[in-house]
Amino acid sequence: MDRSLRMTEPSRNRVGTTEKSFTILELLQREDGAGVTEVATALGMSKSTVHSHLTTLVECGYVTHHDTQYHVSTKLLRLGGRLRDQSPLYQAARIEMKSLAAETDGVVRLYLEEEDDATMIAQEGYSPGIQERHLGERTPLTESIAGPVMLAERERSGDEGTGDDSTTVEDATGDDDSAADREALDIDDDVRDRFDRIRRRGYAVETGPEGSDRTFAGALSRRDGTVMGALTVTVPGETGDPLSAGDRLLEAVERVELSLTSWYDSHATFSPKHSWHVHSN
Amino acid sequence: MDRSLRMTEPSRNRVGTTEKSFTILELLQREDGAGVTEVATALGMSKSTVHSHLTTLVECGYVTHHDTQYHVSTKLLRLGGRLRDQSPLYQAARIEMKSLAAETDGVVRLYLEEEDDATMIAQEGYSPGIQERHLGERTPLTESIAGPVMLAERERSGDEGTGDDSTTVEDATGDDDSAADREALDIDDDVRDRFDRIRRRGYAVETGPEGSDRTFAGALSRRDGTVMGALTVTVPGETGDPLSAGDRLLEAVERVELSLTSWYDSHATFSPKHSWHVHSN
DNA sequence: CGATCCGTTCCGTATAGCTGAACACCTTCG
DNA sequence: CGAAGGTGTTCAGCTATACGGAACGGATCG
Repeated sequence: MDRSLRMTEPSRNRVGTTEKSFTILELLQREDGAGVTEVATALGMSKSTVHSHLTTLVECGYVTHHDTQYHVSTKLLRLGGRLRDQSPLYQAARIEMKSLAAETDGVVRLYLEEEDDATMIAQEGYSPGIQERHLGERTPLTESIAGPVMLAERERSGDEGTGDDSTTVEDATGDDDSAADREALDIDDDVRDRFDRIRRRGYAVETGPEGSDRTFAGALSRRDGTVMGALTVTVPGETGDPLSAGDRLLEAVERVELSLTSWYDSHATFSPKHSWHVHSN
Repeated sequence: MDRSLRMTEPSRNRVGTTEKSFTILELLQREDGAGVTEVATALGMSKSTVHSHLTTLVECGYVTHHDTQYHVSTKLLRLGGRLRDQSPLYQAARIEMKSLAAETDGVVRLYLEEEDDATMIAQEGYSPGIQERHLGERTPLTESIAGPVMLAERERSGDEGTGDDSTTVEDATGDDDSAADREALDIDDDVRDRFDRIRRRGYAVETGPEGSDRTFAGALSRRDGTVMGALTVTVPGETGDPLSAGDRLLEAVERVELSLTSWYDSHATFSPKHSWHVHSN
């Protein structure tokens, strides 16, 4: 309509070469390995260019070069793993994740909140029937139970939250509580009711298709109210009574939050450099 | 000494820009976040250059930009996670990892063999006292029990293995079986004896410092003898009798290998494109 | 033995990344 | 209050450098 759209972002950003390398890397990831010409034709680049980028990536250790195929190496996993292991949220949660998974015999997952998205950064336990979730998978806060729990918890301590989430409730219309196509006004009330329920109970429940499994989710927040992430436990079908799983989750959440705040109290003396994702203001 | 050394590798490789970007990324990873000038002074680059690279990395989603600090994002974890989840070794092992961890109440780890290194790609269970291992951590095959197990298994099916490992036994002198400072000749015999023991028993045992914990390791290989990785279970101090953990590991190894070969039988019909790390010859 | 694939190398060229200086902004300190 | 020093950001020019096309080895297939 108006001329506010500039196609392909004229990109006064710089460094298109790096962007190109990452595009190649992501293609290798998607295609699960590829050859030079395959990449060149797929991305519309010349073979020599692709070759240069690939050899560079190999020398940097991010790509392996067996025979005629290039694959992404495990270096990405290592970097991402170190990032995860350093995060205080993971440090505080892993013991509880283990015991929670053992006692409920379910799948426990840890989500990290970043910029209106929830990222799964750790998983403990495994059951073939449970819905698959990939490590590092990033979903909007309005989807898949772990997000709404964080949104509901955000509202509790005022609306300032991160600062730009004055429309948190309205944004959450995308939840799939089998009520995807109601009228907008009803949805707002419905979502608000749901959030109230979550806040009152401390956790949220989501039943899988045909009651195959149940997922309990609780938000992990610091003492000052800032939401850091969420803890989730999914129990298959008719294992034990589901209520105890919810109570057990609450215990775990409290213990993780306790460990988290104590971590911050000990490490925040002279906050080292960036106080770990705490958007200070 | 001789002129075979060319300083800094004149690099007829190409694409130094990409190399620069990755250097910045790795610095951000190590320093756990940094600012523009911090990176510039650390790497000896101008501020504007660093700024360009950082904005590009942010736009690509690999770096987040809060306040004045740049951090690596979870995108690396996502890419690495997908790489892991796609690997048949992980697919075949995760069920057994879960049950093995539950039954032994120990920490189960899965290692992937790649180019004379062992990379830890998955972990199930957690215990605070157990030796830390980071996701994606890459150690030489001569270290830390998981490697030697694979080396011993390699020898079984002839020496051709990957092709360039004619010195596998001699390279394994770095094992820490509390005999780090013996004479070279003895070590060779010692290592050979150790390999024989491993092959006879099917798994290897490593006792932690002061008997704090025990680690059992077994190699995972295909039916044709090619070693794919290793499975490891670490049990704390005096939990149960250690022998049953070893036996339980053997069961798990067999089941994983079974699942692995069946996977290859079903997917290798018209080998899709690269037959997944099987160095075909 | 051509015919086709593949990956790799080479080189000229113009593009695009690098630099240093100037800018805006914020604390802090004199 | 206004220098002083610390950020991150922008701009314009120069030159290094990434790009592309063509030519080169090496397989594999008919």
